[in-house]
Amino acid sequence: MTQTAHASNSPGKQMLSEQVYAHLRNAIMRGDHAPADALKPQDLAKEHGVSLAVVREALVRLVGEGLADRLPNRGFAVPAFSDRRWQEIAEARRTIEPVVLRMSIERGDVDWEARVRAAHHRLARTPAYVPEEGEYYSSAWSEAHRVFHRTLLEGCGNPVLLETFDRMWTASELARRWAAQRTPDRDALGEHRRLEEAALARDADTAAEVLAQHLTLTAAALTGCPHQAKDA
Amino acid sequence: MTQTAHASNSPGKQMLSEQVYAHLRNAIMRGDHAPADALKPQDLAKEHGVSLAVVREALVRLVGEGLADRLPNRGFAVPAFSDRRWQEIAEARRTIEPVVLRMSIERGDVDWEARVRAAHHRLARTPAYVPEEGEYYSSAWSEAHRVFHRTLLEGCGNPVLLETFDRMWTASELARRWAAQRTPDRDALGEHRRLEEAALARDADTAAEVLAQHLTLTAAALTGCPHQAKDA
DNA sequence: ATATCACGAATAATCGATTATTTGTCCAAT
DNA sequence: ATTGGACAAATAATCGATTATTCGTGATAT
Repeated sequence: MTQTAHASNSPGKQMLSEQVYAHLRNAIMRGDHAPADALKPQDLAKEHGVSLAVVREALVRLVGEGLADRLPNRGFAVPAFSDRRWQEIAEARRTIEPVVLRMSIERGDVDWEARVRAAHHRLARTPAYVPEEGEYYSSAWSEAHRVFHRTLLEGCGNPVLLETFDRMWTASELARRWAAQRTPDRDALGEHRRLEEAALARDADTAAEVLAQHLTLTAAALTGCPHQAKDA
Repeated sequence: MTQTAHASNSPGKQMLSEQVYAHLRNAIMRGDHAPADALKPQDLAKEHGVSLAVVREALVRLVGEGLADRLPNRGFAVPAFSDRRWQEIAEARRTIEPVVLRMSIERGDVDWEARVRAAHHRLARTPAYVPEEGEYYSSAWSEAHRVFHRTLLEGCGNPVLLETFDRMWTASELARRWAAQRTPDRDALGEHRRLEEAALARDADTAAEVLAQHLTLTAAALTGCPHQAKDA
């Protein structure tokens, strides 16, 4: 089939490995594969109608991002997060994000303020659950949630710090996917609103405090859940 | 030549891609390739006596680590750090590392103290420059330097935070490789000693302050140097 | 009955060759 | 002289097949 895999749309001129990478990434984040499941290049190659090389490249990239494990000579697998691992990620976020938030609040300009408002508005108006998408957060809400948190930090103006946030967020969401049950007793709405208010009021102390609290609650909500694997 | 590339030693039973990856990584960090130089899979494959696939895998991993750039359909290249990029990395380190150091000082146990002492001893006794290795820091000193800084933070006990440190250190060293001239007017010895003392005295405030200062001086020493590329 | 080893299927890792894209060059047209 | 376009390398991306390793199975020896 060579290169002609873009049967339908017009701009579809991407590297195959990129497409497969994006697809696999979504699948893993969405939980299509169970933790510790093997990711067999052959099967994936067949599914996507591509050669081993492109699947392999996608998998190697995933490993670099922490979205797949590599067992030398034994292939690739979906990472099996332990409870400990999850706590470590949460702690790292609690350690770093409040500091970056302070920097963001100190430096953010009017454009940043506007984007924070916009992101919060979208988040507040997006339903966290929809019946069609199973028992988990809707993908629209998850994305709005990510964008809100990221936007809050973007005022810092430092891409390196934002990359760090991105990495930790990804790890966090992956762990959450296999841990989080609905926790209806959680006032996420209110927490986000207070976060927005403090940020826009340039109240760095309060904002950092609320964020730390927010992350602590998130961590607490996810301990001792099913699907947990033993530590490596 | 198939697999039989391990002609000499006994345990040498690693994936080819791993070997090539390690080799390439060292070469880039050592500055064997100039910034923005193309990393041509074909040439590299010939040099290492392997196929394109393994070189490609190594390059993809490097890209994930920020040690190579990828230009879609135009191959791989050594990253060309701009002055701005360097400043961003330095700022990120100043933002994060003091916080982690505080955590480390609060939590580190006796074993950690011992390892800090050992790491500092090794660093202090390793010559920063040797005539044989050109005008740059000796590789032994660079490694001792990394180990000292990392050991200082390892008391925090959080692998996620340490991974973050590792990433930033790598980026930092790569940028430094192309920026740093010898700065003989820099009292690195003294700074490291004060860092060790404050850490072992469990004086988190002083230690964090000294570290921030240390990183600020490092950043200042590297601005406006040659080899700089324009911003992307 | 249990442990050990040979064998074979499954799959990981690598290779050599093919297809696509970019890039440089030469020539014609303005 | 400069712009635009056809061609021809060079090289990136992908493929299909080959080699190597692991893992399960069953025969054999204790």
